[in-house]
Amino acid sequence: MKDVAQRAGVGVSSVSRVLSGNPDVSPVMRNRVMDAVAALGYEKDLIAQGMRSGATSSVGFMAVDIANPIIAAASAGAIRELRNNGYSLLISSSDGSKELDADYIRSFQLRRVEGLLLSVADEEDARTLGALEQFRAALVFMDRAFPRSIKASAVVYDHRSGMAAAVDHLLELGHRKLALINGAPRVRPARERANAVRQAIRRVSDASVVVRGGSYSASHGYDACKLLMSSDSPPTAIIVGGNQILQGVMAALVELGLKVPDDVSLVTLDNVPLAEFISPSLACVTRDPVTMGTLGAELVLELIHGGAPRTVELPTTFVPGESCAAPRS
Amino acid sequence: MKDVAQRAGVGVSSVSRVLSGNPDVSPVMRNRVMDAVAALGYEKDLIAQGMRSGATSSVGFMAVDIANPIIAAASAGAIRELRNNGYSLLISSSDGSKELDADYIRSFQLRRVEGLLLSVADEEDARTLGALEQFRAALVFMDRAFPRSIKASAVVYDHRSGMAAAVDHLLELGHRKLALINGAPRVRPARERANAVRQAIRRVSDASVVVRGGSYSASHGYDACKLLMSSDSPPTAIIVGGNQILQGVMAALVELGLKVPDDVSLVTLDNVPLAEFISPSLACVTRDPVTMGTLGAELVLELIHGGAPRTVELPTTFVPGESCAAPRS
DNA sequence: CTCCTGTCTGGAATCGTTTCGACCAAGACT
DNA sequence: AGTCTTGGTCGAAACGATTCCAGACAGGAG
Repeated sequence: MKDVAQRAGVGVSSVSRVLSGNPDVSPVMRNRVMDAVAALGYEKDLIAQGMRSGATSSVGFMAVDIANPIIAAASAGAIRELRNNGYSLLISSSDGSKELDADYIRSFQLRRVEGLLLSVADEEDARTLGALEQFRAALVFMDRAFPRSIKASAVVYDHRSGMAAAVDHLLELGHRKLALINGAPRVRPARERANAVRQAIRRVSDASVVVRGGSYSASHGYDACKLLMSSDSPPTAIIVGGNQILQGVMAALVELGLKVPDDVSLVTLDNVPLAEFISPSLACVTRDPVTMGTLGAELVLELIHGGAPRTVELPTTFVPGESCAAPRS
Repeated sequence: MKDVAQRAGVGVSSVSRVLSGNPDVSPVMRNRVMDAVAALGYEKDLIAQGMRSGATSSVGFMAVDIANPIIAAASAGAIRELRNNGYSLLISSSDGSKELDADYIRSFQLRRVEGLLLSVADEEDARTLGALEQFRAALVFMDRAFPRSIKASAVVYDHRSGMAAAVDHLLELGHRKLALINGAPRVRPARERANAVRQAIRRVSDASVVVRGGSYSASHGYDACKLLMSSDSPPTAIIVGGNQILQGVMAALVELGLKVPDDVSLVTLDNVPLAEFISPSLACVTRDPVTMGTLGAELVLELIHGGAPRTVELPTTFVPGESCAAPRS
């Protein structure tokens, strides 16, 4: 910048004014500076800019597992939206560790991000909450609940309606004993799904559901499924609360020699690619993950520009499939 | 930092020395500084640090589509490895646009990343190459070829061996007319696969293969498959060069009423989750994407610490499946 | 002709670190 | 006793931008 000023024969402050679009600058000055900039191929140093003005033009993104298709799609949406607004994305993945969650929140702070898109591993972890209380930048939660003391926007899914539709469908087919193999109960989506299923089942007096919480992992799905299906009165339909869990459930069913939907009906979550070629086709509750990312990015930009925090809800929908049939009488 | 110095009654430079582990510091000084740091809850400002020392402790990551499972897995691997070394990851996605590729490379430069993990959309694009020539930081390509004038490390897959094994398998089953529905030819993996298939087919004199290049998209898969299968002498086996392409191919086969493997054998790329439950099970050429990320991160750290550029090759392996059978006589 | 107003402009301070050179006291050597 | 080293410390200059403040200059009014 000093070089530009020298070449143009003007002061550095004038160069800065021209480049930041300050109106107090004469046309002749603007031209001389622009010529020098072009001649030297000068470009602003964003680090120095962030140093002085505090605006780093960057936001953070953290979720449990960036390789999860839902999260990956959301991050892609966020990247696109932020890029269109001149922001960069610092990304990280907690691998399900709440310690890393807390560490990363602090680390984002040290990097002076202007905002943070967040999907923590454990909503109730004290260290995480402490780090969030101290966090001084725009905060947007992705499908997570958080105490009112934390001022933040959020984009959440309406898991209840999708789940309710799934349960209704199963009830109408004649199922009376359902099971939900659920993810980690210390995050919003798992809680919402469990509540929705418990509530929907009350519509029919002799229907019941057993909820098996655990983790978003194949091994949890495998164990829970084996346990459920080998009990005295096994469920006739299983709702699977995650695509990782589904892997384990499918493996367990194969091992047990149980056929879908003849022996047990299945509803899963989040359409997987090529699912339409799996036979029987899997009924599932779907949502649009990309929108979660773009919307999250919009909300964080809104906060950065001084807007008030708000929460936006996205729909989930139940898609029927061949994996659901009437139970064997 | 000034506050810490004041509270400890020492100079700011001493605080800096203590905090950066400089050995020229007495134990008593160290203790006083540490106490003050603890009392004030002080933490280093990484922006200012980067400003002064030029070391931003950040590296960039750019690929064509961050939501692609292969890329997402690689990024997860890179994040983990870099985190363990105190680095953060700036991520972006070119959405297949070479213009964005070039822009982003420059933008990473402005942010003063210390390194860049890169998988460009078009290896031959002039603007991209220009941006790379000017790029002044550690550069690691992910499964891309690049001119020798660019000093960079790379992690690449040995697509040839996996593809050769797949072709051998099909030849042994008796197939003589193969097709490869390939991705964009202006990137390394597509070129390598095409070459490997062409070379492997020569083993049997009366065997032939037709290669259909295009893009990594479902629509390309759909179009190419329809065209191939409705020709005078359609192939008896198709090798599919990407998971997006596979979607289109499958859809086309269903529409044409063709059964796998009865009417046509199929080999695909990169096992998809739940693939084991697709019937018939899909034969495929697989690779380990997470290792590409971790290895890429290791290579970039190596370069940052002054190491010499080098290229590492990762294996691909052919996994047989029910989707391959002898051709109908 | 002087004074004032308003528009541009350049210098200098600032952001929070690191690092260089200077300094000083104390012990080791001639 | 005087000088040299050594270990420890400090102040100040840098990194590259932004912004406040004061000065310059032109033009209009009295």
